[in-house]
Amino acid sequence: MQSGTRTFIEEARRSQIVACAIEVIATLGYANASLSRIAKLAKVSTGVISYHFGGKDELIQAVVAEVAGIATELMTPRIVSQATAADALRVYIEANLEFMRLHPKPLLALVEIVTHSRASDGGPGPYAAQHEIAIADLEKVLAWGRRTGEFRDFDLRTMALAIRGAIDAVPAQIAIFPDLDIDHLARELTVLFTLATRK
Amino acid sequence: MQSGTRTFIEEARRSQIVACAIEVIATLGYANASLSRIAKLAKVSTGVISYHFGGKDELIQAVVAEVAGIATELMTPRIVSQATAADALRVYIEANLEFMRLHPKPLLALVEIVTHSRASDGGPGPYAAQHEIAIADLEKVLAWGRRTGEFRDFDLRTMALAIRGAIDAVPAQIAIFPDLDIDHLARELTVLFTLATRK
Amino acid sequence: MQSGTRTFIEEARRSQIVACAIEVIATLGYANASLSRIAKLAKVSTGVISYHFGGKDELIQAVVAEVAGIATELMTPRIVSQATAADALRVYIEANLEFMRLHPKPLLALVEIVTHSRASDGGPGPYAAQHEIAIADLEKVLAWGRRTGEFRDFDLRTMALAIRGAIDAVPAQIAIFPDLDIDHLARELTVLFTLATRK
Amino acid sequence: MQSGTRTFIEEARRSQIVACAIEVIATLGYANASLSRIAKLAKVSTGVISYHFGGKDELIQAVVAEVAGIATELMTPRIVSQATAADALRVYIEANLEFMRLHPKPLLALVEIVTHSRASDGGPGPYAAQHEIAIADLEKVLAWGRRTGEFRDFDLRTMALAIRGAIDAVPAQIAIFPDLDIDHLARELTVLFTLATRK
DNA sequence: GATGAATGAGATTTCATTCAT
DNA sequence: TATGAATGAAATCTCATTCAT
Repeated sequence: MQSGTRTFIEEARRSQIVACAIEVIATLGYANASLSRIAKLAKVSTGVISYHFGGKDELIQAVVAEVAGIATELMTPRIVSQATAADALRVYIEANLEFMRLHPKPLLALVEIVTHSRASDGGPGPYAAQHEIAIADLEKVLAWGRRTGEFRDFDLRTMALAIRGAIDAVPAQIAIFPDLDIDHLARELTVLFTLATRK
Repeated sequence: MQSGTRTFIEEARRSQIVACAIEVIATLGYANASLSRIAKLAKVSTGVISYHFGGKDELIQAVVAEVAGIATELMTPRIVSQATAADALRVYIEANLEFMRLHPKPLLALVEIVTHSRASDGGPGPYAAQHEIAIADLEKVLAWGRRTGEFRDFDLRTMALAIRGAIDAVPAQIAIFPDLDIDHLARELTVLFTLATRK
Repeated sequence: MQSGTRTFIEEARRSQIVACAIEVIATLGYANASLSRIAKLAKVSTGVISYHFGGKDELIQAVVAEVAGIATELMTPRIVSQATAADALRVYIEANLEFMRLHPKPLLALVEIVTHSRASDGGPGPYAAQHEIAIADLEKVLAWGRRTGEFRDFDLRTMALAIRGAIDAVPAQIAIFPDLDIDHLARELTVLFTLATRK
Repeated sequence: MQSGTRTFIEEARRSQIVACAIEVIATLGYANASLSRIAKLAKVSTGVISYHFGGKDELIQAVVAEVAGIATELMTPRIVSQATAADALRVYIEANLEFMRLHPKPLLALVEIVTHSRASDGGPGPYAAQHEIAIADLEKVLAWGRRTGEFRDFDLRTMALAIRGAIDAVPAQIAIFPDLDIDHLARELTVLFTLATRK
């Protein structure tokens, strides 16, 4: 169903449910996020979720789209407005971690979903694509720096995996140590990957 | 029960079941790894698993112990025998990725377990400790380099998280792209973190 | 959940399931009363029971509450309206046995639950409290007679245990000998305990 | 298999297992007394129990026979050696409670079995016969007193049920209140039933 | 649109029993 | 005789989904 075809109420319900799904996934983990628990938090019957989303897969997909959308929206402008690729990479890392600091749950939920989801036959799972998109976006920044000669001659994909790997490890740390100093982490990571990428 | 008190047959069965558990977890993912599927692969009834391991938790614990044991055994000597911390770090990364290349499934299973385990109330889960151990081990190598003056003045834990984050991202990539050139990946990562850590 | 917050249909289902649980427990015994059998008699799936009661414990608790409630409601007014404690004791026994004659299964189920419940570590079990309540209620009647001087100087608790022991032995007899003359039994027991308690 | 055809070792094993079964039943309750737990306490494999007893039913039967045998052996002489039926009844109660005080577990186990056992179709269960025997034995004492004119004109079976019901309620009380003053209980019960039976 | 009710599958665990050694 | 290993059934519980109202 296209977004344009939905009524205002329909959209409101969807948003509410997605928000509760984020809360539950971030709090209890992807494996413990059943429709019952999400419905209970939303003070809604489980049937509503199936009604609005067709099924759990679609709800999760909506969560991914929502969070990725917000994240992209918030972060992309800051990144692409930088004058140099090195600045863009630095801001990429800072923006990701700032987002975690400001809205830890959406990003924690997103990482939970993206890293945990697997099809029942073991295949990549329906949300692996999102991860691939994130990697690809990051590769673009790195390719920019390579093109301009700011960055040394590294493998784009490997570097992108390492950067995302480091960033994606953070939410789990936050879950364990809620008082984690994220700004400190951001500074350390920017220095780390600046040194790792510069010529 | 101590290992010494177990029969030869008991040990054989346990090993077989652990091997099947690794296979299933690596292939289908932690969330899809039910006792039924593990038992089916092992061509035994599910009761056998409870008989030999008491329960699922203990089986998973056995998998963790097995793989972590092998990995430590194979990697630690190579790492500690290095003359410099920089070499040790390089070998740490190389050894991890070589292990993935030689035995992709055990390490994929281990990473699945360690990163996915969460208590039903959302708490850290019983295997988070293993991750903490891995981080701590890595911190020791980094601390060594800091002590000898080989490494620059970075935050030990952040650097350890980044390195493990990058390494832990690899199994998922292998699952999606089985033909991944792991040696290439290893070379890139060693260069990356050498530049990131050196003075 | 308060009774008032439940739907009419919800209440009907609960009542039906409780009734089936009583039937099964009374007919097959507490140990043989599985959710499957109760569900089968109710012609619903086992999940329905968990849905309405959360779990087996809660269902059993509901049975206890239901039967104890009915029994108390039917018997207490008759007992307390007596002029003397001796009459009250006589009516206590008569009312209990009449209840057994009119509704043998609920009381048989109650006695099965109350006398058979044990925690898995051998502890008193969650329904032992109900037995204690029954004993305490009986002790009150006995204390009344002691206060008024109608009764001799016996130990309250021992007498209460003996009376309840005698009454609680009846359902099992009914199960074995369905044609048991309960009125005859009631007359004999009232005489017995009248002689045992009077001054 | 007749007792006479069993070897000494065979008998020793059976006794040991029966003793452990008593311990487990008395401690954990009939419902929680699995062969595994009995075997574990006996430091023996579960197969041994099936080997020596054919199955669980036969083991329980052996427990019943053993305890009932001991109890009868210890109590019957004391009872029948009394000069009057009133004394015999008094000694019957005293002997039962003294047995509980000296060897609480065997009798607790016996009562657990006799009162809890039910066939899977809800029928009387294979050990109800033992209860019937106990009732019948008690009826003989009561009949004696009726014959001699010591006792009033009560219904034999009802009185027997009441007495056994009172006695059988004691083990459960001991389980809940281990410090119960059994001698006190015995004195109270003998007075109670003396008054209830005398002319 | 929304709800509560119900289903049926699947998960883990425990149990009595059997069997090869 | 005895053991440890294995089975298969049964039990409880949870889940995603469907459906009548």
